[in-house]
Amino acid sequence: MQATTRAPRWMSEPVAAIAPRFLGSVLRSNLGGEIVAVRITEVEAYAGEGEDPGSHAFRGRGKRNATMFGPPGRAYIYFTYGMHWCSNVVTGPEGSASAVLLRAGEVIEGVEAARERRPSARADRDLARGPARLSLALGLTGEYDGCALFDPASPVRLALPQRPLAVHAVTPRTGVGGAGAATAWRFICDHPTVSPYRAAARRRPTRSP
DNA sequence: GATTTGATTCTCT
DNA sequence: GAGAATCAAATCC
Repeated sequence: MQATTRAPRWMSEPVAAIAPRFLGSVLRSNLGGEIVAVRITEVEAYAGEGEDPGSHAFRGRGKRNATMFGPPGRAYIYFTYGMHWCSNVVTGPEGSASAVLLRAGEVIEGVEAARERRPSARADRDLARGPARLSLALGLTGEYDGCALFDPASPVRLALPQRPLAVHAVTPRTGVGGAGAATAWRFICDHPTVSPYRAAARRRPTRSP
């Protein structure tokens, strides 16, 4: 049997339609022999250039989001807030620049290693509860941006579930404001690792004189 | 060239 | 519940 090195065909369908199919998938990193695996329980869909004001790709290709414009099945990992990394799976046909943000999951393998990377996590369910936490628990940084998730030789791999986990709720996306807030593209499972919802934070509500 | 903001998290109150 | 931490890229003039 040939190993699957390419993304399945359905990953080229519209991102909002396929995002729920990532629920229950397992993202596994093998960094220097340390293996951590996370079962995904929360995702968000981000569409491409000109379509989705909440997406990094909305204003076109840039240095940071170049991976989004590549072929599906790659990891798009970006740096934000000066200290955090967030992990996505590129979907859609090459050039469409849509992606699914992996927001939270349950560590099912390598709990010890994940705890070492996330010393501030009080409970195991907090290890990968939130996009930056998930990336940190897996040890993912910009170094792994562009990794082919379906390549057996890749240090970061994604295993798709035979049957996705049931979608418990669909909500607007966390931290996305403006027109992008109108689209309910956040898909969550009924699971304690799902991150708490926060509406788009309004920065500087008071600009004092 | 300077300024602003961000698909966040942690800690303290 | 609020504020700080901290840096790259995008935006504005």
